[in-house]
Amino acid sequence: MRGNLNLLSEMKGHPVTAHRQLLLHLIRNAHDHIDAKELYRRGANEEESISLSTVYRNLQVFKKLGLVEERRLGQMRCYYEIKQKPEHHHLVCQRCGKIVDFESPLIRKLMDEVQHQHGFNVTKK
Amino acid sequence: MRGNLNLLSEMKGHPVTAHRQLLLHLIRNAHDHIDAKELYRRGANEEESISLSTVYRNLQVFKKLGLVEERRLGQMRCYYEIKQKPEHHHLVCQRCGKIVDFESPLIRKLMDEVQHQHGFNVTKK
DNA sequence: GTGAGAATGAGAGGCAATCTCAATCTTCTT
DNA sequence: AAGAAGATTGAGATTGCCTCTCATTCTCAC
Ligand SMILES: [Mn+2]
Ligand SMILES: [Mn+2]
Ligand SMILES: [Zn+2]
Ligand SMILES: [Zn+2]
Repeated sequence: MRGNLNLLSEMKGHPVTAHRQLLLHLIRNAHDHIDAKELYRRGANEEESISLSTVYRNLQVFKKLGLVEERRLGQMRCYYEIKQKPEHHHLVCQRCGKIVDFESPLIRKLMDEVQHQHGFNVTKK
Repeated sequence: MRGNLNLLSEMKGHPVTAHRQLLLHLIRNAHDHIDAKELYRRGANEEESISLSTVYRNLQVFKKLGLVEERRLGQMRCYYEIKQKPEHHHLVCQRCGKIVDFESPLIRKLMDEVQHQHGFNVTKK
């Protein structure tokens, strides 16, 4: 169930460890935005426990491999989610922290405007 | 020069201390986005030295009074600038950290769209 | 000038994230 | 299938930004 065969090719040369399988499983089954501490908490409930270092380290690896996207939402921590094909952005409630996915054609127009006016290639936010 | 008479009314009941005059002076003369540590460093060069606690505390006060705006740019720290009349946004270079002010009518259209589609009143970013 | 109440400094504390390094695991080579 | 090279892991130390605590000092209305 969790032993994903595709994972081997997705990891592009990086060793496929039990921890990495567990972490990707947890992120894929989160079905929303999840932070490192919560991943650590959920990982601790599984048969293989996991350290916080490993969570942080592998989130960086997944990010680099293009499997996961890091979202710098709210004030303090980063949230993570499986990388989606159509790019999207986020609304964060200042009161309760609720995160809502957001899409609009205006975003692309805005990014084009930034590119033309300032030469910036927009990658975040 | 630094002893600003308007400041008394701007502070709306909060005591006008030498530290607050110095901090507002430093922010106003920075002419760009400045962080707490840099304010502390520049404050230490003046006749009155200043503690990091006082920098952070007063930035919160200035923010609350509407004199200064807090910008959560980059990864780690907040930057501060004098509150501008026409709202603006920012571009941050991922390589060197350079911050560029940015304005566009598309921003307002986007904020309106968010308001209508999701009921969010956009306040940041 | 006095006094009530607010601001300050120095250091402790909080929290997310990174780093260190010895022990363990993966994978490649025989 | 065993061995070896190289990558990963855990635990705890460390960093960086920021807030909190509280005894002392300052501000301002009277
Ligand atoms: Mn999302
Ligand atoms: Mn600005
Ligand atoms: Zn909410
Ligand atoms: Zn740059």
